[in-house]
Amino acid sequence: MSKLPSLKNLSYLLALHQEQNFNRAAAECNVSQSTLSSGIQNLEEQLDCQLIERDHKSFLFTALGEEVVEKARDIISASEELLHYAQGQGNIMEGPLRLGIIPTIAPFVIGELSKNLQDKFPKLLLQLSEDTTQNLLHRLRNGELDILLLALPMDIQGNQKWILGRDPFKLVVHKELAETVGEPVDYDKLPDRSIFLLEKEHCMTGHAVAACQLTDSIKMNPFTATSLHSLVQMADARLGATFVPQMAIDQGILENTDLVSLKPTGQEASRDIGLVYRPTTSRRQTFRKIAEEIARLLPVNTLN
Amino acid sequence: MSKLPSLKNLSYLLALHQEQNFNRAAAECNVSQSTLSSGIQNLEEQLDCQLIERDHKSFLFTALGEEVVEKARDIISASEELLHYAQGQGNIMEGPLRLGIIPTIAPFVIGELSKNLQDKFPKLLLQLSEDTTQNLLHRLRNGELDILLLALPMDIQGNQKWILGRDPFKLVVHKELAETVGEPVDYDKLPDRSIFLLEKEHCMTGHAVAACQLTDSIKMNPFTATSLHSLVQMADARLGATFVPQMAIDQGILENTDLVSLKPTGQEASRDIGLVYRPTTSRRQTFRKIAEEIARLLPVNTLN
DNA sequence: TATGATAATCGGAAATACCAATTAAAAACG
DNA sequence: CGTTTTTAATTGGTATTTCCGATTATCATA
Repeated sequence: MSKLPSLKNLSYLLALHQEQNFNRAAAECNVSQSTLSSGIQNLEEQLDCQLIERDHKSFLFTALGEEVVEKARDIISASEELLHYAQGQGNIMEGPLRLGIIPTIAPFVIGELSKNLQDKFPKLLLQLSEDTTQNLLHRLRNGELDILLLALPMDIQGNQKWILGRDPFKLVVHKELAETVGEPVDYDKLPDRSIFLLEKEHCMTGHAVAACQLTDSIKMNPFTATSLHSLVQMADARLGATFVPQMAIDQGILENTDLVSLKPTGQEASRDIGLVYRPTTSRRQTFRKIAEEIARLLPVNTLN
Repeated sequence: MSKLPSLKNLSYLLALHQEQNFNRAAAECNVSQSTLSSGIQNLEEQLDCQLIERDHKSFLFTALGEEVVEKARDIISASEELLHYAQGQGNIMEGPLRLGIIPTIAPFVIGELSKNLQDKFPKLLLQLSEDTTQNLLHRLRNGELDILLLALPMDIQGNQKWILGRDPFKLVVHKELAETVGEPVDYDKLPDRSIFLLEKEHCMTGHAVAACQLTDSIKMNPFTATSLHSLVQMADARLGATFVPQMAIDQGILENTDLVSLKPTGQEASRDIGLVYRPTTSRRQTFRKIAEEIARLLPVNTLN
């Protein structure tokens, strides 16, 4: 049996993949460039394959190299987890937990969530990161994040998920418009171009349109906002209507406005809220406890 | 950040856990006893925790030590998989695959299966192992096996599974008894103690009794056989009736006998056949292809 | 053509991994 | 009760590995 690759060399490979430059990667690993260089060569020898194509100045990861990087990432993070686990004397709710959340969920759960986690698991070090679904998924693959709180359905690319609950959508309009629109909402009663939505990077746009049966209609305004709070402000200024998730309303996003929320068309006009993690993780138990904490904060808890 | 534990030391720990003796573990690892001893101490220092309790002669793994062993196993096998994967130039259907199968499935699929796998994936090195469900699950945890082909439902202890298909049960009786029993079978028409089953280590016993609605009745004979082939011989000698899975009949287990197979009582009198693997595996893709191959051989294929 | 950036190579120094031998302690044996 | 055996830890010395700084080779570009 040939010798196993060393974790050190695997971590050199990861750094090189991230930095795409031997000098920077070496600095990242706190070793000299020559050390990293020979570490990579060493690795290629042990694995008996070419990981990077060198063209006498720069280099490129081979297809196989890319795949080895993927697997190496899992191994390195499993080792880091083992280290933390042991150093924390086996307490699974200890040490850093890097949680990514999309912007249409984050502001409505992180306050309560971090308070609750702080109380129950004081040694847990929650590190939050707010970003779009696509970026979060990328960072999950990278090993930069441990778990993601996303809105579903969504292509989660080979990762695994738990559905924690449901979050109904509401149509929010100025109170003076409420009567003309009716409930459940009749979109025909709204003026053309009077529905404002978020930029299409935000998955909520698609989810709301689909769940509320608002097939790409003339009712939508081509202007797109970058945050729910902007949308609410626009609606309050009588520029039009918009969709807002229940969890935002529960958090008081409509307070101090003249807006009312109406039940939109559609049987189950809602998005699912799910927790997404790498299939290769060894921290399912930890994540499960986090899942339970988050589920309790959702408008409709459907976990298990 | 403290330094990651070395794979070498982790493998020392695994060997020690397996052998429960420093000398034998050292021999296993091809190093001296002193090397292994200091390797373990080194590891404890790095992880900053006690992995084994020493009582001046023997030792005992601490609870934390046992858990570290579990995690270390995942890391070591992921590393071995990376090594094989790279050395095989990224061919996921290459190298050793250790498959465990229960005795009431094995003889009826391994012939066809190994032929098909040999044809499609000539570089795959299939290593079969026949054992009871409980032993197989234990060996899966150990890292001694990669995947298991089991009959379900069954407690698979934190592992993951795919249901590949269904395997109906048939009641097998001597042809001279067939008419009196009728179809679907009326157990009351059978003499007391005339149904023979396997030893209770075999999960098929429980599955057949449950699926065929034969609640622990006086019809069962207290003698238990150790193989399906014995049961068939007993039935053929007119000692009584027995349950046989469809896959065994398809393979001709009733040829050259005077037995006939009858549909037993029970809507869906069948067992599920499933493939079970560790949740932390990094070889899902490989296993999936194996799953597809096996599913094609089953009486009823329900994979996806 | 010079300059700068890059990755590979080389030689020596530092760290480490390893072994054989020994020690220490307890268990097994006569 | 003393001797032998078994077991893990310790020690000291050697071999190996790892790492760095300096140098080289190659290319882009100024």
